[in-house]
Amino acid sequence: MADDLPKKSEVGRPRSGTTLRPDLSPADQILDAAARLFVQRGYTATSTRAIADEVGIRQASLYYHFPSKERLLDVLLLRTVEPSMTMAATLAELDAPASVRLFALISYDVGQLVRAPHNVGTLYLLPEVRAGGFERFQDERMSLQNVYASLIAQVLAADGPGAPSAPRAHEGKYLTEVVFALVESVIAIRADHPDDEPAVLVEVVASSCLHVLGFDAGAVAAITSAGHALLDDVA
Amino acid sequence: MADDLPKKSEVGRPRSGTTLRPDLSPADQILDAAARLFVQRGYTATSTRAIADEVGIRQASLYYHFPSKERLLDVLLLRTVEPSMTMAATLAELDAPASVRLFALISYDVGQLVRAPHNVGTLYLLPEVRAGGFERFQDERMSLQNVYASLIAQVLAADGPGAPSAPRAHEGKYLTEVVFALVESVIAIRADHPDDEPAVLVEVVASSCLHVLGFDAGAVAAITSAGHALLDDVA
DNA sequence: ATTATCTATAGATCTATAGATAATGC
DNA sequence: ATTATCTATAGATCTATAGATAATGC
Repeated sequence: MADDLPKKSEVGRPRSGTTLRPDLSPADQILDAAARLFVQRGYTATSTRAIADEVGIRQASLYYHFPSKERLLDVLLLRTVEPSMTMAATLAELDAPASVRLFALISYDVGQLVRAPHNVGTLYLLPEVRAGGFERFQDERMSLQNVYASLIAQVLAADGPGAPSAPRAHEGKYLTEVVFALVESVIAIRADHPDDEPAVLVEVVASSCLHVLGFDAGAVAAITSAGHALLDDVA
Repeated sequence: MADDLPKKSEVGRPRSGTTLRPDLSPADQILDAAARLFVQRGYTATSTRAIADEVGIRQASLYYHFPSKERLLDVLLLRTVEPSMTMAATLAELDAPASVRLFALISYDVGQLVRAPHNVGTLYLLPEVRAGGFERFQDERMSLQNVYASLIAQVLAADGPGAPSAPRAHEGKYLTEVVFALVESVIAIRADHPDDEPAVLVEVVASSCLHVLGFDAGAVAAITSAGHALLDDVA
């Protein structure tokens, strides 16, 4: 019977409720429900009881898998930022032009954010996250921002066809902030427009970033196609 | 004694704590404290007791001024979006080119967001706000988004010197979303970089929006200076 | 008399811990 | 024996209401 669903080994006392996602481990079922609720209602407004109800277990049973509600959010944050960090590290090593590596990183990050289940990028914006704790996540996100800053500095320093003109260069720090914010703004866009085409959104946001940096239409086209090639190489 | 501070009329039973902002009415003192705490910790994570402590009154005394905690947030949201709506209505009537009116509206909105006390724009991003209730605010914000959509449609339809090229026009809906998101992204930028110069941030974001729409450096310069003139006129 | 506060508290949460129990696996 | 759940509950909240009280103003 190779067609059978993966046999759910029934170790432990049976659950009181129905298991909606038997394909996931109990810990992942909890993370999945927590992600959905944290995004929808917020962190503090989501009770451990609400999470447990979604999973089909009793409130106290969560604590067999996680030591605290805070740790749940911590794991979700780290899982979300980690792939972008890996890609940033990879692209930082390559010898393609900075503009092309930047475009590739932006496309990858926006793609991650726009395709992530439950729009978990929203978690970045929770006041409880910005307020304190979650140092590991904050450090990772800061590192990512630094990669952006470095790539953008290289882009603004280089001059090539259709490259940024001098007058805007002294605003480099602000341009970096705007580009990074533009990347993360897809979180808000997706929240407002859940039916947007991911691929189109990625393309529009990534090319918008290049326009913001001062590239003209021709340069954007060239960087875009080189960037896609680079991403295909890496993958 | 014309130099005296405005005499604080001491009607009602005296407070148990110290009044930090005697210049404000009790209701405004409460709104100010609530704004600061809602932004810093989030809505659900802020207790009515914490707000009362900041104001210097007892928790129950809040309810003499506001019927519920929810109503506090509702008032803050409406106060924050209202000035932008007024400006949008004003600019929609004028006969300046759409690109100039759009630039003026963006500059005004970004200026509001970046100079608002306690970065109250952050309240737009609270999950509790997006989740439900606060219909009046949601409607206002949607109307504002529609003004942006209309202006941007006009910009993309018009052709002039340095105007957007045809190939990007079919992405109009997405460009509108990106521009609107870029405007509101100053909320996140300000949260990450509290010491940024407001004037520079406004200028960088507003011109970035024009670049996103496809204007070249020359066109951006022209629109920017006309936009500033228009704003001076209106004010 | 009116106003703006106070004290006290009901009733509904919410997180986390302690200890019991119902499965499987050896 | 081990695992993953369950039941029960302690202790700490939190929002909102009821009714008392200490000022000013007429």
